Amino acid sequence: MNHHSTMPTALQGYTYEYPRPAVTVDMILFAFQNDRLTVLLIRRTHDPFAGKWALPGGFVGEHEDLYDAARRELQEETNVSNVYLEQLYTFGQPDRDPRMRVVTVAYFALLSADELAEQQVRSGSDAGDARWWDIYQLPQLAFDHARILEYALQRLRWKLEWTALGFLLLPKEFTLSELQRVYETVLHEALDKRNFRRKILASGVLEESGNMRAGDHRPAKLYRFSAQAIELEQARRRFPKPDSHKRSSSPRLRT
Amino acid sequence: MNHHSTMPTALQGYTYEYPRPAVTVDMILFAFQNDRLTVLLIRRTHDPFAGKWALPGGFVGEHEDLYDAARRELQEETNVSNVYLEQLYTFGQPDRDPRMRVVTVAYFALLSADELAEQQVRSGSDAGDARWWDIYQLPQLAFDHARILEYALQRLRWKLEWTALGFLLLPKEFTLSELQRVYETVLHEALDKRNFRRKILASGVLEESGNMRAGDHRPAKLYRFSAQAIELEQARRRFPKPDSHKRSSSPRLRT
DNA sequence: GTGACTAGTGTCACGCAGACACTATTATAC
DNA sequence: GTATAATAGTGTCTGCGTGACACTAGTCAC
Repeated sequence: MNHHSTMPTALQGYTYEYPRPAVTVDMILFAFQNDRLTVLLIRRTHDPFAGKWALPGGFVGEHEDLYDAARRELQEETNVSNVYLEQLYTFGQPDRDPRMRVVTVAYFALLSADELAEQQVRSGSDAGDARWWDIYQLPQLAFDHARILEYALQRLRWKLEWTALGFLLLPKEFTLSELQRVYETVLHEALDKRNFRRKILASGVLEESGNMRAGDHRPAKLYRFSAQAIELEQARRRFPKPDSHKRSSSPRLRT
Repeated sequence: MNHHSTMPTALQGYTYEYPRPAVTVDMILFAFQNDRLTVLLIRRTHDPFAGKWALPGGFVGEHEDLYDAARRELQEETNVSNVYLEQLYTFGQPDRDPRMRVVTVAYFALLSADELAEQQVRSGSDAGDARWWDIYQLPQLAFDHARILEYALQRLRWKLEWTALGFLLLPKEFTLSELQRVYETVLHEALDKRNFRRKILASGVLEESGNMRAGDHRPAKLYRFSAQAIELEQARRRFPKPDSHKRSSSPRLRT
């Protein structure tokens, strides 16, 4: 049957003859703190899975866009706003919630260190404890949230390798070493310092801020990322158009 | 509010207190025929958008997995089974259907030339006309289906460049020229013949079938793709692990 | 056998990427 | 103030993938 075109005439009015699963959004909110990649989880206070931890999320409003619902839930449940947010995947196995049919649209969010500092992340009025968890030391999760998280981590890694997204986890200005630590933590492996710097600088998404990070030891140059860098999915083409290798107009390291 | 953890106690039973959008699946079914990339569309017989063309799709069953729903709808509405099918994106703007709130999970499908020949694609019992349309000469589409299709085409292009997916549109055995034509049609641009062959053969997903395509002119070698090639998203890493350049174990062209 | 048509082939030059180790600058402890 | 610890910062060489580019080979139809 095609809901768009060819329902039996009796049903043209579209009432409740068709089963209607509940539709929710769930958020995977990543942040980077203390050299750790962390996710925000909320402790369940009721069955099923009482005591287990779960992704923040909730019902989509009757006239609410999915994206708006994700933003609203993030605000309500964790007091977080102003994040990068993108749709991840939709999970709809019939038995993922033992009580009823729930289809959930998962969203994937990155909280910058600045926002993390400003916004007191707290659990919303009707949510239980909210806590940041190291992505590599997670507690037991409710529902199919472990699977959702795994998928989100995959996506984050992919984004990091192919887009400028890594910057979104850091403060506005940051050193190259800090940036490298984000990459190493997310990808979960060590990177060569010289090659990392060469590659990142050559990509042209960074600019020096002029400031220096004073610290315990030798001060480091601070960088920010050039505005248009966000989500510039550097359209890597396997079969490039005749002249698209002009994109190497980015600055190289000085020689 | 968090449906997973913290509903007001009165609602723990989860009945119908929360708005429940209708949930549907919509399919973008691609095929390659007569050197054209085509999509299957269904003509709407009722308002809204009566007379316009729309993607095949329908309601998700009460206890039905989303993926299963997509397969079932494809079968019922277009008599097509046995296709490559992957989730594309979920579209949920509140006004995308003027009658009611409908959240649709879009799936993206590739029909091989073999299947296309065997299965008489026809419109299902309660669907209107079904027709293949050239992706570059589409009619007016109902709802937000134009946007969905655009997104699907983007995904198809990406898949073609980075995975072995192109083969899924061709018959089991095919010539390199035929494969190149698929790539050119989907990417919508001309490719260099020698470079194309080099790259495809070097990727190691093809093997000669031993047969030849007899034709009007010089016969061409037939290839098939090696089984594990499907959806081998050749994990291209931007920051490869220390020894992952061993992956060049694929055959090079003979010299 | 000639023409039309498609299949099939090789080289060169350049840029990107990976492997690799030492110097520079600052703060602190004594 | 000198030594030490800690982090910042830098260059080269080699190999490989990739893009640009044009001609020969085999078959059929007339």
